[in-house]
Amino acid sequence: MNVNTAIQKLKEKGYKHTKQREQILNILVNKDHYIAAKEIIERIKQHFPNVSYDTIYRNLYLLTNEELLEMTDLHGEKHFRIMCHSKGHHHHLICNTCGKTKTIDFCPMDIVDDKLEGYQIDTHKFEIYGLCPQCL
Amino acid sequence: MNVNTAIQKLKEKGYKHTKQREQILNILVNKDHYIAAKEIIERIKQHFPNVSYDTIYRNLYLLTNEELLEMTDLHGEKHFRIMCHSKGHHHHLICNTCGKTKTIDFCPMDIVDDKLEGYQIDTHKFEIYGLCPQCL
DNA sequence: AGGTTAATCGTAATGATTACGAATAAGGTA
DNA sequence: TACCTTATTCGTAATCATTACGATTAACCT
Repeated sequence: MNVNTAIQKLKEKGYKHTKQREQILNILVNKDHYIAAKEIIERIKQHFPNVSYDTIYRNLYLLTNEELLEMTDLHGEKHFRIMCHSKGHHHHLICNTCGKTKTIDFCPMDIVDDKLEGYQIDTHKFEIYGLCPQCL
Repeated sequence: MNVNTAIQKLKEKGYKHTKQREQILNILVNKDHYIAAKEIIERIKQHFPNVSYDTIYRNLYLLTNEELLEMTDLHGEKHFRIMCHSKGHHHHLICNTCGKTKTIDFCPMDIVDDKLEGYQIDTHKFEIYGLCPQCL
């Protein structure tokens, strides 16, 4: 997934191509790390000093809804990374220090055989936290 | 786990027996639900109108550290429930509406066989979200 | 009953996120 | 190119859960 492809997908849905939105994608593309919203804001401000919180959060959520980004909560703050499409639905091992992710090649929902009758299952979350080789 | 047992455990560690702390336990004991900190505060205020946030959050974290409570983030807010000791380490199916939990009888970490060499694994999170029979 | 120390209260600060009206810019069309 | 429509941004303030801390109080030991 590169920036131009992402922008093309958005255009097909009627979303406009803005410099700020492109810059968010530029920051996240080609990275296998989760990055805090706060850090994304700082990085965007280097290019657009007057960018507003509204713009960044709105775009982060828009891109997440369009499945161009993945979002997760790490120690109470929202973090984002570019969607890795290669393997479809998947889970991550996430480095507590740098946010680097390693894809986990299985989903526990394929194995759960508890009696969940009577419940409606909507979503699930499975994440492993630790330290990556570089941060060790 | 009843309130007296919990208080006894705390006493052995040098923690004092306070009415506010006991009330927090009273609210959570015998419930298989996650309850938001906000709701716990409201309930405590019915008995102690002048209770401070400091007292409640400090106690919730203390009780969590002492493994008398379990804590999780649900839609960005901290929720707590009494620890269910019966099965040791376990995971939950959590109702999005009422916070009711159903214990899941397996842990995905027992099955992960991805090559995680080079990584140090600290913790993990596995939760299923949905609707319980009562809320359906 | 006195002394030590944990615990609470009262209140304010923090900090991430959300909200919104006015202004601007993107993209299509004539 | 000029115009028009609408999404998008900016500027700024509000919200809201959580955290912080000095002064006071209450638990508990002897």
